[in-house]
Amino acid sequence: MIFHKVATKSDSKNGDKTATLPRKAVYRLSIYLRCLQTLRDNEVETVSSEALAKAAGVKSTQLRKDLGYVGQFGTRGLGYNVETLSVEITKTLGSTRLQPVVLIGVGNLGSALLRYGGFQKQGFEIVAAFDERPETVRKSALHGGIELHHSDDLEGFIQKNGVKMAILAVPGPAAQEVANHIVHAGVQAVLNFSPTVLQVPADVTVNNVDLAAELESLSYFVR
Amino acid sequence: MIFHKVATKSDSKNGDKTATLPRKAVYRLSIYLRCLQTLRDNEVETVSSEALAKAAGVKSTQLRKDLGYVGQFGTRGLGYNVETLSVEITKTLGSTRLQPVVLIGVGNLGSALLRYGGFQKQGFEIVAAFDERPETVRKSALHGGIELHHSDDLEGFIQKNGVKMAILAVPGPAAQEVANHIVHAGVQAVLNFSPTVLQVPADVTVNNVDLAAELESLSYFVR
DNA sequence: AATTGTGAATTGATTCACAGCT
DNA sequence: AGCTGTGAATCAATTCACAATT
Repeated sequence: MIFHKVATKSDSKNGDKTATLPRKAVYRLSIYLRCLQTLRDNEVETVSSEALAKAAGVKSTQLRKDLGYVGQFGTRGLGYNVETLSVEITKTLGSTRLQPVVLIGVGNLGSALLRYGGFQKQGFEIVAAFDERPETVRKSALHGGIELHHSDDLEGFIQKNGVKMAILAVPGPAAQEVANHIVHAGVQAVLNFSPTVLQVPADVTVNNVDLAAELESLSYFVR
Repeated sequence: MIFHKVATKSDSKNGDKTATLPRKAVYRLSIYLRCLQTLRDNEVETVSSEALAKAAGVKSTQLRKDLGYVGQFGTRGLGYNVETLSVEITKTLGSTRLQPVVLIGVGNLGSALLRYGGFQKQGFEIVAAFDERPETVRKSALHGGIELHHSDDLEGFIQKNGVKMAILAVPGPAAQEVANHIVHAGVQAVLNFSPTVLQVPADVTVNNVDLAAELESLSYFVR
């Protein structure tokens, strides 16, 4: 009934995007998708909102509400077809095609992300990695033929290849400057691991993963 | 006025903890703390809610509301004393002392976290690392004398040392089992990097960092 | 009988607006 | 005059409750 407009607001920059669909719902949809993947692998054909919600760690009403944003694909009394639902969520989240992503900053964290592999499985391809000093990066960090470039080539590469997403794993102080460059070159979405609040135009989305803050806020809960 | 009770609810397990203080506020407080740190380093003595909020990437009213949970330390017409405010937030977030933390799973991601260093700076100390096959872990991953143990020693270590926090960086399928063990041994807070929804008792807090979901949900915003 | 889909109700978080200090 | 502190208002997200469908 409602469609594709994302509410401004959430934990990071998001200046009124393209759709009405709460950012949190977007995030959860991608979790549902992974759960569905597992079900598919196990050749399960249908699943109820109850069961899928359990797997995803949410309430079934929440799941149904979220799916409501995507459309109506359930069969009452029966549940959802795993295949259909996967396809539909994938459509909504955009693209079955592999999204090209660049990784910037191949230090400890960056190189781990390169080897991590989890991204590729989810439909992303890290097409190139950039570092200020590529010569100091250990070869072993590179994987499956990912090219390592000097940061100077960043803007050119992004433009030439129409890259729209970047993972930022540079040290804090460098982050804003890098962000300026890549945004200028056309990047629209940034996954930021540096503990820096990035200033970006309203049409660029940033998701922050602040590891230190995660840990620190957790510590509040231990007695 | 209100104090130290955290609202149940948020993006991960949190079964009615010890305080009333929105989980999101806790998270932001730890960001404010880092901004204050920087100000301290630059020998700034006072800061207004306006300025600090800007640095932290939030609205000044939000900052003031958050600080309201902690207490009243501002001077009207002037702002906050950087030093005092740091101390008070630190108090609320608990402990100036170093929190001991164990890291479980020394694969790509785990070893990067070990070398990352950002945790230590924020008052955490990774006191030991555990892996199923410690012999396969490259020495270079270890740092500053962190001991590497076999996973079998996990429970014993946690109990003996009274460790309350753990970082979980094991492959998805293993995560739940490890979680059971460490919770049994006394861990109360888990930073979970595996893409698994952990089932834990209500008095254990889990923060999930789901890298693939972060990236995937971002991709929704690129056109 | 089971399970979806969704308005209405509720709960929670954010922002406003302004009184009250310094 | 400037800036904090906060109740009230708003806005967003979640959950309830139940009608509709298979």
